[in-house]
Amino acid sequence: MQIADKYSPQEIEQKWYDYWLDHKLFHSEPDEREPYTIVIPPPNVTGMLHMGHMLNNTLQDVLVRRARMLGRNACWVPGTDHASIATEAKVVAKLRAEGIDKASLTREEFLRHAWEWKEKHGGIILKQLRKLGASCDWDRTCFTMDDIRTEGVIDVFCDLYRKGKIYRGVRMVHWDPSAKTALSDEEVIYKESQGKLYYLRYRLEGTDRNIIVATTRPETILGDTAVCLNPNDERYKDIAADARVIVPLVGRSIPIIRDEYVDIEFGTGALKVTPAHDVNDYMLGEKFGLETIDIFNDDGTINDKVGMYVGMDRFDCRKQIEKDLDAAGLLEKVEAYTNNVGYSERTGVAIEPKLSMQWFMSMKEIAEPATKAVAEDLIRFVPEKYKNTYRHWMENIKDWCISRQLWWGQRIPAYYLPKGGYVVAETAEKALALAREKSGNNELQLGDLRQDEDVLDTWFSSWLWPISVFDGIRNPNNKEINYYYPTNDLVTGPDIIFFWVARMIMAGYEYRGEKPFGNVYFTGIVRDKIGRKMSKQLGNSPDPLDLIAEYGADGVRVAMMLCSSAGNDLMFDNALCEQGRNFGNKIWNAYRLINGWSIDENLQQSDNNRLAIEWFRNRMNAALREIEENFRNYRISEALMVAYKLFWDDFSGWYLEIVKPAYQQPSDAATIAATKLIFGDLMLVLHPFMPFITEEIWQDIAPRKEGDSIMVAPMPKAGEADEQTLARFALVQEIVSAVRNIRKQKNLPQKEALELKVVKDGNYPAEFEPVIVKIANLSAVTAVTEKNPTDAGFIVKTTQYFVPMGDNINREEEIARLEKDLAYYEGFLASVMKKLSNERFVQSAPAQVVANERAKQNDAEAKIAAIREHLAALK
RNA sequence: GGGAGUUUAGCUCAGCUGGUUCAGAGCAUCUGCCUUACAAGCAGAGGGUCGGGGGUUCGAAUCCCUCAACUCCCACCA
Repeated sequence: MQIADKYSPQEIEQKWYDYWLDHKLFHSEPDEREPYTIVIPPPNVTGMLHMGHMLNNTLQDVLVRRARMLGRNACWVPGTDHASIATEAKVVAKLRAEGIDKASLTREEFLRHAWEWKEKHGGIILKQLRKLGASCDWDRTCFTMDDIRTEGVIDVFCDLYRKGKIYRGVRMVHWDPSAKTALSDEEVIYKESQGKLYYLRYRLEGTDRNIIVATTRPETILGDTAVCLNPNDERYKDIAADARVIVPLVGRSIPIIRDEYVDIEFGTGALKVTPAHDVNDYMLGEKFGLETIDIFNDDGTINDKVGMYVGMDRFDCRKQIEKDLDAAGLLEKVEAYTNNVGYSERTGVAIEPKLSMQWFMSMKEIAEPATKAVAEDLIRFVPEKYKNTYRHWMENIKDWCISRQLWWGQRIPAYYLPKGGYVVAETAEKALALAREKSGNNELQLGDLRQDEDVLDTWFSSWLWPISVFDGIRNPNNKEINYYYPTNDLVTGPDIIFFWVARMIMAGYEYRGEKPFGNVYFTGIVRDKIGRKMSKQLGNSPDPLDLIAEYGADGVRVAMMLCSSAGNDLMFDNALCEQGRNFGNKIWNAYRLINGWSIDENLQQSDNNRLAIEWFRNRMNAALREIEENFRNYRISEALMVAYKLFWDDFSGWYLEIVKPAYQQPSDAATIAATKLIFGDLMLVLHPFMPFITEEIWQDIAPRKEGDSIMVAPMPKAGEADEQTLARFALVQEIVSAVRNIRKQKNLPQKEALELKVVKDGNYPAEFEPVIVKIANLSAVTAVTEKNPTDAGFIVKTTQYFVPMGDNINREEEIARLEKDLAYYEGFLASVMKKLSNERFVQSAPAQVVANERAKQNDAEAKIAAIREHLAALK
């Protein structure tokens, strides 16, 4: 068969993905086998595949494919997240572009648009994952807002409410003026921002005296209801207890209060108090019974409470008020100031602390078993450092604000009664029954009840994911949840350890009494090669699909794996894709080679080939052991590197070179069969990393039936690796390398066969002599006892070797080289002897270490003696 | 303000409880080869006083202290 000498992934990847789908090879059903389960971190339903997803999903696919080949019933459940805020924002923007204002729509109309959008864009990302080769069980695709998941969420809300874990109350929350909703603490990102510190003059009522107050937010003076001083501040000792000041521009008279909360050192030691717009001020307001004046509309513009700057955006207002204060002589000075400002994780706008009625979940109790599980390694974090982060957060956990003032999401199942009060129930009908009971009014109708307008935080559905994907909330005893839960590995980014990982663990213990997963592998952030985070704005993120088109999915997968060690950020570089692609090409060409061999049935297997096969089997066993060990520790990139070197160096570089018949010559049947077997095994080992090319070759290397696949072929297990064989072959490699070196140094043509003389001793790998002859291109190996001064020599271990040079030898050069070697070994010996002559070393070091030093001494002495002899002969 | 992590070759990283020529790998670089599997390749080579300083030890990349740089997380100081 004629095969191209360049591997083209594009031609085969789609073919095999379709084949896998056609034969339902990704699908899993409960059976007697041990399950292996991964639930995908559900990407945003309207999201597009980015490099972070590539990394994350490649890792999951490697784990799942390997588990499948190890005989586990592997199930990787895919799905998407409804991403309340992000999706709603996108839909709102899209409607606005069409000239439709969200406010002009009813809830139902808006949701129709949103679902339409979801149907159109939803799941594109899942389609993209197929290009990567992801072996998800697509029949199980879930959505956090589909019927089953929604019912589960509502059930859980009601259950927690009945358990008294969910409550409603007015609190200061983080308000996103763009999305016009409250956020949880986790959805706020604090960033240092360059701001200004404004010093404002508050006139002390009835005097000419001004109290100077420093603030970063002058616009909030509209809501000032006090000025607070520290009672110990000498500067203000003379001010009367009941003194009042006038709010600049506003003209309102407000009290002066005194509290040690105020830092005397900061600014002027005077703090303006705006209970509606600052968390600390709110607490002061509570303590002193201050009035709360909310000056903002939900969108961050100024409302009409005060009658000034009405309708102006908060930031415009800040600028304007600065001008006005200055004009009125009320601005003492302005300083540059850096402070920490909270921004919305989703919309990026500055958060406004806002007092509002919200739903909360109390977390303290539910966190306890979850904290313990990680502390005791029932759930293992990789890398371990995240245990700390987790523990710290869990031990200081705050109540979770779970209500969002949005429409896209699960609507809170609370129903308000006409005369006040509310009931919580799974359905409107149940709510009605409860409401009648609660109010004692049996005449109440459904229409009299008003359901809460808010929806639940998206994470309130994704925290149930490992359970809900198996319908384990609604049907906690179904066959699937009992079989697949707890899942095995979770692969995700550390950025959502609180949002998601911690909460899933809590939900797991609350609703299954059991952990949701055994191991959590935290990936790093994908950065570009100069260390910048990949982002749309910077435009430094390659489109994963372009990469796949250019390098093949296998190539890109290899690239991702090569640069990813758990928990560390990875510097992604397209050059890695080239390396991945080149590796595919290497595999392809090795296959082309063996594929072209013909069998001569009369040919006996040569010693050469027999030895090579024996050696490679041992070598492979050693590598398999390393790979198993690396997988146990989630060192995926190292596992790949071992497989990479096994294929490239050991198999292609050594094994194939040894067994390769001369051009267009046949080989013996046994060698070809063994080589194909080995090649097949190598494909199995590489399959989790490079699913496509390995399937292509595996299908071709031996007769297969329709429906057979490498995907479900058993992974080779590490057998015994005979150390002796490996050590002897390592000597062969050194000898060959040394001969090649001489060739290079002396400028001898590759094609010219050389003679090799050996002073044979126990360290000469005589059994591999035919291999040495072939690979080093020797005419003969001759046993000698004497050195010829014109030979070029080298030593491997304790054995001396010589290559006759005839007239080629340059005595001066040779002497110089040997003297250099001699100096090195003498230095080495000296350092060994220094250790050995140190009594304390010989006494305190372990026997093994001392024995090793003695062995080094012997080797070095042998080498020195040999070099001296050779030098003497030369001179 | 608190905490965690990182710092080893030009780049990306291994180096487990201190001890095998332990200073490594891959990539990149340099040199020589278009040798009929593969130039997306083959063969060979160079390259690091393991961030700085101090200490413990017979022995330190590895343990301790300290300083520096970078990264991340947490925290309500206007």
